[in-house]
Amino acid sequence: MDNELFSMQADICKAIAHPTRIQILHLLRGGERCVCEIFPAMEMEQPNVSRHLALLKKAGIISSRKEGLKVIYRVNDRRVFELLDLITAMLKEQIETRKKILT
Amino acid sequence: MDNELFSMQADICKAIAHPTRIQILHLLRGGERCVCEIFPAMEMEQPNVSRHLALLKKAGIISSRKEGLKVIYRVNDRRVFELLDLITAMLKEQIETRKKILT
DNA sequence: TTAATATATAACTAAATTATTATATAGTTA
DNA sequence: TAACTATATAATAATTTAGTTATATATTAA
Repeated sequence: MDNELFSMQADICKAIAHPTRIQILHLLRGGERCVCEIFPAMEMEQPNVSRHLALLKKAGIISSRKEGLKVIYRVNDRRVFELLDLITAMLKEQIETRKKILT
Repeated sequence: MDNELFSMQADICKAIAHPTRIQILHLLRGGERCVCEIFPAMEMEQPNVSRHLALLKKAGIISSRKEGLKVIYRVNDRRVFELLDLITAMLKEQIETRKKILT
């Protein structure tokens, strides 16, 4: 049944659908990053960032490995960046459309 | 500031992130559709579907026009389908990865 | 103008998501 | 082993989202 697909697609989308998590992905775009680099870069409480990281991980979008005390996260599939770029392109198109309406 | 971009990206993503709304987009993939075609195709209450349509419209993902009593919806930017296809590709990759782990 | 039809909105309840604070765990160093 | 550091988890409260039922609006037809 397609319904199961829609549900799985929604789960991926939901996992991404938060400004904090999108910012995390943005930080991981340049390669893997330690939690100790991630949360100071975004002016958020550490437990809050940890929870968002756990959520992205549960959705299979990122993975982690330990290195001593540190935990290092990375994106599993770089297509997630294509996805974010597509959204940006859609947003730009929306602006263009509104511009035209106002002429 | 990038934060505003992350927020806007999240808003688009959130609007898509629901099985019902993904199913609606799926139905609109073949072209515009009347509400009277949409909600019977998905075995849902009409007011519920209307609310999801309104949400997608508010996010700028779909638009509508009236034709007599009927209201016909269409997707504004077909890139939303590329986006859904990307998510499907990511899901397939996830399955492949798990497969390999189990060998 | 009244009745009928298609769709949208309101009001309400239930469920899910988020941020915060406190605390727990795992690994390291003294 | 004790103290320390980095990260994760738990508990809670606040907010948001979703589904349902009832009702409102807009358009057409009688």
